[in-house]
Amino acid sequence: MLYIKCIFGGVKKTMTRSEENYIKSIYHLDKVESAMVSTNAIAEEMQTKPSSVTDMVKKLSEKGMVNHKRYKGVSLTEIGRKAALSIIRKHRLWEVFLVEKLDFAWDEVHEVAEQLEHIKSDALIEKLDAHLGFPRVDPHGDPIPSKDGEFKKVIKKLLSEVEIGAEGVCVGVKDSSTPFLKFLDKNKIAINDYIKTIEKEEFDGSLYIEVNGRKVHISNQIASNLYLEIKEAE
Amino acid sequence: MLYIKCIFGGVKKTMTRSEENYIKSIYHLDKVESAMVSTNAIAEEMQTKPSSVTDMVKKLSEKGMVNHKRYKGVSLTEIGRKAALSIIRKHRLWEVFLVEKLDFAWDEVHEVAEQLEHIKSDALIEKLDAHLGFPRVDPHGDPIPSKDGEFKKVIKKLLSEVEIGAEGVCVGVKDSSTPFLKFLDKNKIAINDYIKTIEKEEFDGSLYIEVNGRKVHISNQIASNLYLEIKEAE
DNA sequence: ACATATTTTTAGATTAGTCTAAATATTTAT
DNA sequence: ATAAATATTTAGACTAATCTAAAAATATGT
Repeated sequence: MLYIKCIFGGVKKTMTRSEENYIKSIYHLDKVESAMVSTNAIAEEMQTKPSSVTDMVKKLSEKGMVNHKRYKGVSLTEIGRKAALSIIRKHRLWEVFLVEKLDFAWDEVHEVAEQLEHIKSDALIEKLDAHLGFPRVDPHGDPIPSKDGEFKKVIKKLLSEVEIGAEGVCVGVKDSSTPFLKFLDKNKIAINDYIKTIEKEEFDGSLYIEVNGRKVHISNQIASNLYLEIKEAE
Repeated sequence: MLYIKCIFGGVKKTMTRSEENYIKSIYHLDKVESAMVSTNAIAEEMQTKPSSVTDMVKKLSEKGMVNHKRYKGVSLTEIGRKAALSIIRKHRLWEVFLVEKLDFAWDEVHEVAEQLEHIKSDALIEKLDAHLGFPRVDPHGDPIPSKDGEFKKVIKKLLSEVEIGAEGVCVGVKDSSTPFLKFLDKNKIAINDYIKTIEKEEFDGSLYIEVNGRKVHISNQIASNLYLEIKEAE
């Protein structure tokens, strides 16, 4: 009775690093093709052999993290999904840290974040989240799940397409080429910055905006490569 | 020939987490009693059985990290010592991060730092060091080894005992009781802060100091519980 | 100095995560 | 529908890190 309660209540299972990586892979594959995930696909994603996958899937199934019928593929249980999102949350928060605080380039952070995501400490990740100002998205523009495993539904629009007066958090770039990212860097515009639109120059479509309170003038080309998060009400 | 060069040149051996922990334990034990380190002592420190230690010592010995003669105890080689200091450097830098940036209490950081110290990325640790302003000591006042495995020799004096006009980095506390630490917190005096002595009030020994440019008046009791790093020349 | 106690090592087993090779189930193509 | 191709699982083995129990070396006390 108590046991049942523990499992379905909020008690965390301690997962090994390998288990965590499998769960994460299964989550990502599940997203792409929303059917059952195949053994081979997991093996491919994890860079292991299918037989290793079968073993691990058996283990995860016994732990209640995945559903599995022999020869029929795998899907995450609710517990497994929560676990995956917890790891993804850590990964993405660490990526924000690496880029915003340690000045890594956005395309240099993945490998290190793959290690950092396995650090076990709830206090750490909550304090990190606060330290970073509760960012909505990681440096690639991917949304950061909340503590309890939900994504805030992010509705994003190109800056060039919002009406004047609209404001919101910059949640992504359309063009992720190096020159464009360098431009943003030079002009101190970064993902998760708060942007207000002030005025549009009609004849060339350029925009006067405020980035974290600082006034900036950007061309239409720039504006049409930046995504703004739009609030529900808008 | 090339092989030899590689070993003695700066080529890093990839160490497992367990190997790193053994090397660190041996380093700490070596510090305390500067003779050979015993198998039992390592087992005690690592919370394992002596037979496990024998196995690991054999492995580390083959990798050239420790010297070992059967039944005679263990000592670190130069390579092993460097490896130990590299791990300690990471541990202590992470501790500074946790306390200064994430607001952990100084006595809450050890467990998490034990995990973070094993993250493998040179770029990460150098960028972290810069982000933290190249701290000299960790939140416990222990010195942080440099990148190449040296300690900057820290000569420390109680703030109450330096002559007026002296300045330096606050590198430790004598009293580490909670009330004292709370006091420091409230008065925004922290380890690694830069402190200048301005004037001493003769009749009660209280001190006027500057902490990172901000003027503060502290009693003699406070001054006699804070350590300042004194430059060679002084 | 020698018997006893302690320390260290060896031998053999265990677990997690992986592998290869073989067996079995499912899917696909004719 | 059935043979061939593909996917999945099982069986058995390997490595790293650990353990227990027994053997061997060293240290200690009278």
